Amino acid sequence: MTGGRKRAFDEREALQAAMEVFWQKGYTGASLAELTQKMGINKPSMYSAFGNKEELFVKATQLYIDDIASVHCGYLDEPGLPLKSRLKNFMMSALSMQCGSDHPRGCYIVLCQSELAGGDMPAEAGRLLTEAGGSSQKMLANLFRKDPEANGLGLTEDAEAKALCLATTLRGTASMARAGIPLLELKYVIERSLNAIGIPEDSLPGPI
Amino acid sequence: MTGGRKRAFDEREALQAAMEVFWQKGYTGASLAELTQKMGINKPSMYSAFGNKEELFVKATQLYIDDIASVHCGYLDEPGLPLKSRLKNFMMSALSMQCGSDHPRGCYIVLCQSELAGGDMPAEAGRLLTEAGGSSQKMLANLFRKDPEANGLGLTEDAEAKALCLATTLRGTASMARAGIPLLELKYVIERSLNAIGIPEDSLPGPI
DNA sequence: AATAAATTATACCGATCGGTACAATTAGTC
DNA sequence: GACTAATTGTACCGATCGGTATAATTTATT
Repeated sequence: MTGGRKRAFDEREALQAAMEVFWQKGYTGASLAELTQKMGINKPSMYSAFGNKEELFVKATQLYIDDIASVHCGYLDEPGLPLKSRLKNFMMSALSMQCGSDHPRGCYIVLCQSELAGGDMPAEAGRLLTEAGGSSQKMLANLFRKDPEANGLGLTEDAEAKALCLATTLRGTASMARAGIPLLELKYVIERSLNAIGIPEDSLPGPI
Repeated sequence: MTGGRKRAFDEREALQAAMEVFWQKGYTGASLAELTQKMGINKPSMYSAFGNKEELFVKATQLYIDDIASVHCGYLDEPGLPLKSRLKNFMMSALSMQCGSDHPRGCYIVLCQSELAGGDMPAEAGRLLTEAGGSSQKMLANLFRKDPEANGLGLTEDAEAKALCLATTLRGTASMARAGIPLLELKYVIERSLNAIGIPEDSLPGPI
């Protein structure tokens, strides 16, 4: 183990900065000049640490999935809460992120996956986006099929379709949030979309 | 009136081709090389006929609004049909376009407005997208406030919020359609979203 | 102190970006 | 046919794109 000059930047902080640039501009819209500037490093440092633009994007996307998006899914399995509360917490957690003020509005995955259809996205990045884009519906459908409370709420039949309803609502709110619609107005949309698949309104407390 | 060489291309056809490129790639993602190639003309012809890339985009966007999007709104005022049928026809008309196979999937406005938040969009193009992006909610809210049948369906109260529900659903289906979800699955989402604001299911015929 | 390995900063690469100058071509008017 | 006006094709402009070669700087080991 022979030495060498130490890295003057934190890899995770740099990746987080890159994630926010992609979140705001998308893949092709994010230039290396802006990326490296916001990351606080120069291009050779980026290339030695992350490979190239595509690999940087894949790692930034994975960071978004692991550190941001997966938090919402955690609410779905929170022990001790009725299913309808878990569902509302999940939806409101996602919505709160979409409307957050310390990062770009909307959803990273929704934004970048819409770019994917343009055809100018590298292959591996596209696969990751496609998989991530479908994961929330999959998780919800699995919950509707397996959760002990699901049958009582009528969610077991047409589980896939009802999961698609909620996933579609979240894509809609992501687009609306990006367009500037405030959280309070979108909260109403979330509540109605839960009603639409048979979840009644109630006044249960939620952590959001 | 002195003569000159005649234009060898049809301005409307060229603009329609440009619209489809923007529909697939967005504003910054659409290069002049691809635009002029799909339009069947070369760059000087484009610049003399349309001005520059931004003006071309504005005109293409206006063409989309006038020739594609406004068709759906026409269903809202179709005489002789009950309000709930008009609403369903409106929603299904939009969805059918989002899933159409002779043009890019999704919604031109939703795609390009998501680019707007990135900050690399010219000013006038941004204003047009913002206005167009909010028009469907405005039309629906106005309908819910004014239509004679609206009060009987309970749509007069919270008219703005319920209009936002439907507009958000259409943004969600636009994103899902672009990701490849088939029309049949999204039709279920539309029906549920209508239920969510108090429109009951029925078997009324619709032209879609 | 000398050496080797890693990171840094700068300057550059070919390709493509939006946009244009210029000359050849095609038309109507006289 | 001569003249003028408009469109066409080609070739080019400076700027920026993603990516890299090179050399200076910083560290650990000997």
